[in-house]
Amino acid sequence: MLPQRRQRILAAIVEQYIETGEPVGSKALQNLPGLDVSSATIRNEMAELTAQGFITQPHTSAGRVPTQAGYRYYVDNLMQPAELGESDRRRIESGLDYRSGDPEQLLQTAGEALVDFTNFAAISTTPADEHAVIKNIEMVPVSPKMAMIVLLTSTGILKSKACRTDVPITVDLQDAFADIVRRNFFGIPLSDVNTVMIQTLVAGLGAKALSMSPLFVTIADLVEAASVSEINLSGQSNLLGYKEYNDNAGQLLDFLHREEPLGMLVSSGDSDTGIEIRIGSENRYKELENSSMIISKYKIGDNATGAIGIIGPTRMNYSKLVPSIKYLTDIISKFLSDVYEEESSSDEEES
Amino acid sequence: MLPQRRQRILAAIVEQYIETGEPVGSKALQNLPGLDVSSATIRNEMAELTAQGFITQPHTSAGRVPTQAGYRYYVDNLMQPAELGESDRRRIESGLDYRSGDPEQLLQTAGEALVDFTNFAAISTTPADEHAVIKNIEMVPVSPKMAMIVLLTSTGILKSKACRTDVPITVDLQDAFADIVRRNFFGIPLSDVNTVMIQTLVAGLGAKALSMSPLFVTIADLVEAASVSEINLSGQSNLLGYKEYNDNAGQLLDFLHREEPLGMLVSSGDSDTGIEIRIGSENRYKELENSSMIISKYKIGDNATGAIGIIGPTRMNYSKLVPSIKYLTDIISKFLSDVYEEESSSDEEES
DNA sequence: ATTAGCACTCGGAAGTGCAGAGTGCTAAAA
DNA sequence: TTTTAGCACTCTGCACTTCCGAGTGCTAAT
Repeated sequence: MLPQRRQRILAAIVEQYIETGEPVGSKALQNLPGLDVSSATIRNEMAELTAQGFITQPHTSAGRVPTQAGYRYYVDNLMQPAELGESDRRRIESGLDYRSGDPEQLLQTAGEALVDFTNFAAISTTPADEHAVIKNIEMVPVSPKMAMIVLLTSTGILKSKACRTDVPITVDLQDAFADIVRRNFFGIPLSDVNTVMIQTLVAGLGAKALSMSPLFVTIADLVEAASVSEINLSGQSNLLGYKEYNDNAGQLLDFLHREEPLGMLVSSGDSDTGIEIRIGSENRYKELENSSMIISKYKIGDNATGAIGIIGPTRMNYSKLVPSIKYLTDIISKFLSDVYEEESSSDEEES
Repeated sequence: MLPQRRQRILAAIVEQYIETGEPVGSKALQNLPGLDVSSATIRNEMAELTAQGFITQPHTSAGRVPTQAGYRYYVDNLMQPAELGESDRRRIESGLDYRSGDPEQLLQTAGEALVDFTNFAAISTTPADEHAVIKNIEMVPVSPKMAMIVLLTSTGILKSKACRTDVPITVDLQDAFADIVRRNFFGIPLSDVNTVMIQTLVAGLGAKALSMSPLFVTIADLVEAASVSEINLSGQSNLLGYKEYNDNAGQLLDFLHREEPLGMLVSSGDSDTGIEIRIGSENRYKELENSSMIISKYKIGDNATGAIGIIGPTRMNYSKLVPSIKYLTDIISKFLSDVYEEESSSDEEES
C-alpha cells in the first residue's frame, strides 16, 4: 500500500495524462488541491513511483507517464467511478434497437452505441446460453427440391439455411418432417443435438431415411450456428485517430479482423464478476500491448450469456467508461431477461 | 486520338507506375520493346502528354505520374484485359459460400473473396429485384403475446422480425392469419405491399382487425427490409497500407462507414453495360478523389439486381482486376439464376 | 523532511550542405 | 523535319549540426 501522498500524486498523474496525452511534469502538479508541497518534493515522490514501476519517462527530460502497473494500481485502488449524467444515459440509450426484439440486432446496435459514445472500437457477442432450448423448427419449401429450414431458440436466436433434397418435397414429406421434428427436437437443449444424435435419429427412420437425412443434417448445422455466439466488432476506424497507434494502426486493425482471437478475448473472463478491465499486455496478445479493454457480461435471467465492451488505447478514461458500460449492460440484461425469460415458464402452444 | 508512339509511352507510364508506385522517368522507358528511341525523344513526347493533361510531375525533378485523365485514356483505349490464370480463378472461387443457398451469405463471402484477392476494399449489394414476389410468410409463436414473423422471397431473401400482439396468440388466430396471408400476400410482388394496401386489408378484417393489425404492420416492415438491398463493405483496413492515403486514411474509412453514399455509389451505374470503372473524382464524392472503383452488376435471369466491386487507390491494376471481377460476377449470376430462376416457373406446392 | 538552486540530459525544430534523379533546352546529326 | 547528345538547372531526401526549452536529479541550505 502506497503512502497517502504518493497515491494522490499517482492518481493525479494518471488522470492528467489521460486528459491531455502529454507526459506530466512535477511543476504541473504543484497546485494540486490539498497538496501543499513544492515541485522538488513531488519530484522525490515521482522518483519513488518510478522506482516502483508505476510511472516512467519517455526520455530523460520529459515528464512522467503511467506504466501498465500504474494504470492497474489506479484502477484497482484510486479510481472513483464517475456519476453518469442524464444526458450521458440518454446518449447511450438512444442508439439501441430493441423494438425488433432480435437479440442479435440489439447487441449489434449496442456496440454501435458504445462506438458513438466512447469513440473507441466496441465488441459485443450475441447470447450463447448453454441452457437455451429449441423453440421451433420450420421447413419452408422454396423449389421442388429445395427448402429453407428455420430454427428458433428460447433465447430468441433465429437461424435459417437452405437445404437441397434428393427427392421432390411432397406434402407427405413435410408432414412427416414436422412430426419428427416436433417429437425429437422441440424443447431440447441445443447441446443435445450432435452428430451422434442425428445419426441415431436417421437410422431409426427406415425407408424415409434417404430422402430426409439432408434435412436433419441442416438442422444440426443450424443448431451449431445458433450455439456459437457471434462477435460484432465496430468502430475500428475510430482507433486510427489515436496517436498511440500512430503508424502501426493497420496491424491492430488486421488483428481485430481475425475472429478467432476476439472470441478468446471476450470469453476468457475469469467468472461473472461483472465488469473486467484488461490493460495492455494483460490481454495476452502482443498486438494489444498498447490497448485496454473494458468488458462486461450481460445476463438473461441468471445466466451470463454474452459480453459487450470496448477496445482502445491504454490511455482511456476508465472512471467514466466503466460506469457507462455497466449501465449499458444493465439495460441489455434487463431487456433480454424480460423478453426471453418469460417464455421458459410458458411455452405450451404450438403451430 | 493520340499518335501511336505517344500512346505506347502513355501505356508504359501507366503500367509501370501501377506496378512500382514510383514516378517514372524518361530513361526507364528507353528500352521499351519495339520502341527504339532515345530518352530525349521520350522526354519530348512526355512534355506533350503533360501539356495534354494525361500525365503530371509531382515536382520538377521527378518522373511522371498519370493524371486522372491519363488513367481514363488508358482504360478506354490502351488497356488490354489480362487472361485469368487457373490459379487466379481458383483463388477467387475458393472463398465463396454457395452451399448455404443464401444469397446474402453468398454476396458477403464474394466481397470477402475479392478482398483477399485484390487487397483492396470490396463492396457488394444483396439482390434487390423489383420483380421479386413473396414466396412464403410464417408466424412462429415465441411467447403468449409475441411471435416471430418470417418472410421469404422468390430471390431467396429471408427476413424475420419479432412482433408483439395486444391479445394472446391462439391457434384460431394463427389459422386466421395463415389464411389471410395465403390469400393476400403469396405470389404478389414486393412493391405491391405498402401502407395503403395494409390499411385496406386491415379495414376489411372487421372484428379481428384490432388483434391482428400489428402482425400485418410487421409484414410491411419485413417487405420493406427485403426490398432494400443491403450493402456489404469489407476489407477497409487493407486501404491503410497504401501510401496514397497516407495520413488521411481515417477520413476515407469514416466516409465508407456511412452507408448512404455507398448506396449511391453502387446504384448510380448508367445502365447494365456490365462492368463500370470510375476513376478518382468520377466518383462524385470528394473523399474518393484519390480512389477508383470497379463495379460490376450481377443478374438473376435477365434482371440486373445487385452489384459487386472494389474500392482502392487510383493506382490499381485495372487490366487484371477487370476480368477478375467480371469472372466473379459471372459465377454469382449463374449460381443465383440456377437456384432462384427455376422457382418462378414452378411454385405450386405449399405448406 | 522539505525546499531552492543549478548543472545536466535529451528531443524536436530549424538550418545547412550534398548527392542523385530527372528535366528542358540548345545545337548538332540524320 | 525529326532525333539525339550534352549540359545546366531544379528540386527532393538525407545526413548533419545547432540551439532552445522542458524537466530532471542532486546538493546544500532551511
